Amino acid sequence: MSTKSTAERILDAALQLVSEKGYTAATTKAIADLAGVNEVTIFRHFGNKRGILKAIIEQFSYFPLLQEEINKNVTWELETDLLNFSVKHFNFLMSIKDFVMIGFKEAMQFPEINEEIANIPLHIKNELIHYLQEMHERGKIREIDFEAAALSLIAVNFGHFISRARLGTIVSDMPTEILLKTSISIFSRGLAP
Amino acid sequence: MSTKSTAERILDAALQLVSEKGYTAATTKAIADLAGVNEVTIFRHFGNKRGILKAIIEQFSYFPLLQEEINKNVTWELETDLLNFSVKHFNFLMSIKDFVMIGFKEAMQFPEINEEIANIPLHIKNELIHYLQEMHERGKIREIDFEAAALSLIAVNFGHFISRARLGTIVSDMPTEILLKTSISIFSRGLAP
DNA sequence: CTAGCATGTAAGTAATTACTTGCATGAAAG
DNA sequence: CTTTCATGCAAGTAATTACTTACATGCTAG
Repeated sequence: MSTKSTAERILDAALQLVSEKGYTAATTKAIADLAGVNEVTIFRHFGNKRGILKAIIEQFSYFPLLQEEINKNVTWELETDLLNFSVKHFNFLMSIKDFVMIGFKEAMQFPEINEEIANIPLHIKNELIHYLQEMHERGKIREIDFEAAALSLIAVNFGHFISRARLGTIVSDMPTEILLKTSISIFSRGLAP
Repeated sequence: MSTKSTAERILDAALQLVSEKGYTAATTKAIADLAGVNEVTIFRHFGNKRGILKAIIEQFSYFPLLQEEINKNVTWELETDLLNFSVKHFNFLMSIKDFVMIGFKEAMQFPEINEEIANIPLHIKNELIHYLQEMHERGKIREIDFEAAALSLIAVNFGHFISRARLGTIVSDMPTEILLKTSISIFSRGLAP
């Protein structure tokens, strides 16, 4: 027996199926079967099918951003800090992978998802800009467009994440750690004065 | 009147609708309406609904990769070449944006799409590795893991592409040119000896 | 023990969807 | 002019889907 509540099991099943097949193709019957509950139970809990997705979106909108986590452990040593951020960012994206995938598939039917997902890079961008500015003032990085630099770093991490999450090792079987490490090595050297 | 053939109009409509809503939610009736043809015409041309997607996939599998284009205009001046590549790569992705989006949504139902899409970074990676090796031999870049470096560059471009294609200017309204230029500035400086 | 609450079961309904068939029409080609 | 071919139109079908209603069952709290 699962220790999770009925509602949780339904949400888990829906998250999985919708992220795999998309909202329309994930039928309420299939969700009920995977959750191990009767189909009517879904409607008693969430009213209608959209209600399931709304609950999932709410669940993730309270998801703790990695924001605070990033600011911890700042050493003001460029490569160390950036690698630390990069690994955390990557792992964070992996932890909400299914939700990100739903975001890709259901942006039209559920615009709220897109907003929720867009918030992530937006917040991270601002944190990074702050960090880079401070580092510049400390004379540790050269004069550069901080926003563009922040966006670049986010883009690398996101690119690696998508590649791994969607294509696995087809493009490269290189361990993620080495990939991130090399990326950050290049990136931090590119920022150095 | 459109100058395109009936089959082409159907494929265009299907590409648009499936990339927006996903395969299941894009009904044959909606595709027919958008294409301005009768629903039966779809089945006469493509047999069944899957036939439409198969035709779309075939269409894109003959799509000229940007591979040859990249090798043109090589100046063996690092930043110039990488920026040139980056812009071409980005524009290429934008030109097949709808197809990429379908790839994200229908990987489960149509595994062929994923293979087709994975081929793109795979080919580009090999081209880039070659270029970086040659540049290393010419003493223009430092000793580094060339595969990881190539993957990093591809990841940045892909990240920027996804950000623009999916989120528009929500994350940043910075012009794409400046974004790419700064990214390449950092990246090429990070590779320099 | 009992009252309430969550869930299962059974049955059904209205709408939608992919797909078929038969026939009419109009344009192009021989 | 006539045949052929692509398409439109009308009607229908079997399956699926989201969702409802009514009733039975079992667990838990008072």
